[in-house]
Amino acid sequence: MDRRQRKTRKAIFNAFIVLLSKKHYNAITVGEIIEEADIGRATFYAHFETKDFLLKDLCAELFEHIFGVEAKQEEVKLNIFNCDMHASLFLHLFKHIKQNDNNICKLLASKNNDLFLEYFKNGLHTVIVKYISNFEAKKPSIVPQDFWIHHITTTFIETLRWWIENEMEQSPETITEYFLSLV
Amino acid sequence: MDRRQRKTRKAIFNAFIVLLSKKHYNAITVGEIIEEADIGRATFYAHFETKDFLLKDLCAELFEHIFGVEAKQEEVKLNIFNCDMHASLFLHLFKHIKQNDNNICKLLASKNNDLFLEYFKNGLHTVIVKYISNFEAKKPSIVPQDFWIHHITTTFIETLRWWIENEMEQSPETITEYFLSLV
DNA sequence: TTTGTTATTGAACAATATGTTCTGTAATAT
DNA sequence: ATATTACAGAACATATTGTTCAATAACAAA
Repeated sequence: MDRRQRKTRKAIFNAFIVLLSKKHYNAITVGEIIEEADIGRATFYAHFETKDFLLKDLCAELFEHIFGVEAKQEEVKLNIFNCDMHASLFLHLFKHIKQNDNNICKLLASKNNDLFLEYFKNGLHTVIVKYISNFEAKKPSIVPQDFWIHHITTTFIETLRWWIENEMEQSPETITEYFLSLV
Repeated sequence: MDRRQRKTRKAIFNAFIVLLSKKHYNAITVGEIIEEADIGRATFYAHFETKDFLLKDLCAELFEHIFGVEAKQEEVKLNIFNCDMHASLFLHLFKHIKQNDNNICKLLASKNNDLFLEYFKNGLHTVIVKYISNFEAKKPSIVPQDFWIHHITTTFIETLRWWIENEMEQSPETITEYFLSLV
């Protein structure tokens, strides 16, 4: 990819995240993104069809970073935590999110972010399906499998939300304990 | 309130719900609401400052109907279900929502509805706080009280969402069983 | 360095949406 | 019956969207 394209794309993503941490997704205009990113109007539309596609692409990058990379690191970590593998996965996710190197928190805390939440749930869902066997034992016998997976996924996200609302006072280890005690 | 005002208000609410079941909240314009409700432009703005306030007022009415009335009926129902009071509360909510007399389902299933979700959570939260003592026994000892309440609230909502996504195939009794087995 | 390609700029543009203001008319309450 | 209030509908200024185009700058490869 052309260096200019990379620069522009990055500038737009950064501007978008800055604005998302200030105001609702709905309230953000393309004009504001352009001004914040300091690029031309036509340039924005050369990169993204609409604001929704911008969010979609931003999520794709973030989640590839989180879930893609995590999945690989997980393979390695298995050697260390092989006694309690699924615990280490979630602990790792919580730690990764706490260090906030890619603005997940801002997006999770922002309003009108359910498009983002949808993408986040999809990524998480894939990971959880991979490790569902570790949760079989705890599943109440009467509930269907997909209901149980849905529950684990949303409980993780809502745990995360609660954590962020509480300014992440608790350690990732504590939050992981909380989360695992629920499912 | 003037009869004309009531009529207009109702027409706007109905039009809004019809549109919400067809397309995303973000994609709905005031112009469309006006056309669907068959009222004048100035009339809309005499009633609602913005689209967001319209949603807010709509939610207030719906939840007053659900949680307000439910809370009172609950007092009565206690006589019938007094052996398992909290179970009857949630069963009652699921039943009420299934009969869909006030379009909660359309709103829960619609996209870009997190403003609605926020109001729904608030209403539900209040009800659950009232009955939290019934869940104390099941609370894992390590988690804080407000975390536990947050979890019950969101689990209810996500159970509801899963149910709606599955076209509500299960009976309210079954869903209540599922829900209670989680918390 | 030179050359052909490609991204960016900035302005201009039509189309659409928002929210306000106004006047005449009709419904309402007492 | 009368004074009050809500409504219709048009006109309006303003803001946002998404497109187009010609000029310019940055790029990759020779």
